[in-house]
Amino acid sequence: MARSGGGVEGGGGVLKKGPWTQAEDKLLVDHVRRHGEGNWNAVRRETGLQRCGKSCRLRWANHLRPNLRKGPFSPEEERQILRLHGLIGNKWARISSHLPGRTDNEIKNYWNTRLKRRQRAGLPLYPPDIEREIALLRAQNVNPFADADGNASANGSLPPPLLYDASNPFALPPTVPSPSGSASASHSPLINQNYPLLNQMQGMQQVFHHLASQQSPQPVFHQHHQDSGAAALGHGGFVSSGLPPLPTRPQAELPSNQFDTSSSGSGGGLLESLLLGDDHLPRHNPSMVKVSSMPALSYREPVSSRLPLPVHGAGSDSDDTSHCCLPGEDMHHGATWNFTFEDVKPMKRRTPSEAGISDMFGVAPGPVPGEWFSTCGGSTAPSPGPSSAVTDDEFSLEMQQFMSLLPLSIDEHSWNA
DNA sequence: AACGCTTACAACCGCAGAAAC
DNA sequence: CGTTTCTGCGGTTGTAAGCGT
Repeated sequence: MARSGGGVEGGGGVLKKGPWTQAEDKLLVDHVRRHGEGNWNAVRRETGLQRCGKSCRLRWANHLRPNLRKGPFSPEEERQILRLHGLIGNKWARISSHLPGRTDNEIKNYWNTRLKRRQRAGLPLYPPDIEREIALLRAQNVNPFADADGNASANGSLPPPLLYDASNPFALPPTVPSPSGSASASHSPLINQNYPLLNQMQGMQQVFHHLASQQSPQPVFHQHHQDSGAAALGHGGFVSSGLPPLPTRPQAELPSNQFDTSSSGSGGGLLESLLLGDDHLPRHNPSMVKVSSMPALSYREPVSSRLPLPVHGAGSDSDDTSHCCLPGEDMHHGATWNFTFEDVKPMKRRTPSEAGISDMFGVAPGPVPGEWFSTCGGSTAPSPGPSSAVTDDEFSLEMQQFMSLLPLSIDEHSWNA
């Protein structure tokens, strides 16, 4: 894994490159313990570590900081990655902000590996149910790319990665019939201009309202959802046209796995939150929530292709596939849908330095019981803290319940039209 | 056992935006 | 207000380990 291990000439001598040693890790960890994160270029000055600031930051963010969750992705994490990638594309930092303890680099590596594997196999990237979730949420007329003023951000100029992939066999059809025969007018100029396909889908919103009122005698979301941003979820938990304003704070650059918890819980906007079942209320001490152990995994497999259960997760996502096709079953083409879980391979290798890092913190690899370096230069002021680690499991579950209400019949018509 | 291919992962690079000067 | 420095992000590369032949 080691690179050449050579060095480059830095200001204070030869900067080392290549893999980090335990001694280097310890220097960096000690430095951060004393001074907190940031000012990475000072690390070399103050510790003598022959690494550039960028390298220090990367090492810290990806390997040394507490609350990192190592190991294979759980099925629910994979689904979240798929959802978010379908929604926002290669925005690894934003995606990782929804996966507590996961780094952007980790997700990026996962995706690239998956991408290569699936492309080689000639398989589509997204499972149909994920595409559906994204498409339907988009159809709620929420613009996740709007900035504080509701204008299209730079991201907004990007085409939705999922819905416009003409090569994607699961891409939406050119027309989506609305039950009333006409799509409702959009309230979002951006969506109108840039996402014509979404415009066509907006008529579905009316159906959702109708069906929700019929099918959901009790609210799908907990009270705190209804009280807040998701209050716009209309009767029965569906988003109505009376959407709450999108997060209005300008998007501050946040480190990987750190996200703005003061507004929507992420910088990604309402749709992103909805997609994940996130709410829009500040949570108690959100910046310091610790990663708990991975929920137990219970995954229903097709009998014909039973695979060993992934050993890494366990979970609250037992209903994860309840509202969609089973893995291995392609609802659209009748072909085998080789979805995420078949892709999951057991972790075979461990980072060589992992044991050393664990020793450094005195903890076992994996979810780190959340001790954080709250002292910064001896003060007791809260440090910037670890990357926010908010488990969205319960919200994801609610999101799944929400999606489960979507009638497949209409859904299927929409896709097969 | 040797070889080649694939996978997983760590780390580097270039670029861009924000902050500091 | 221009320049420099710092920081973060996304893309890419290199390599060890696993696996099949």
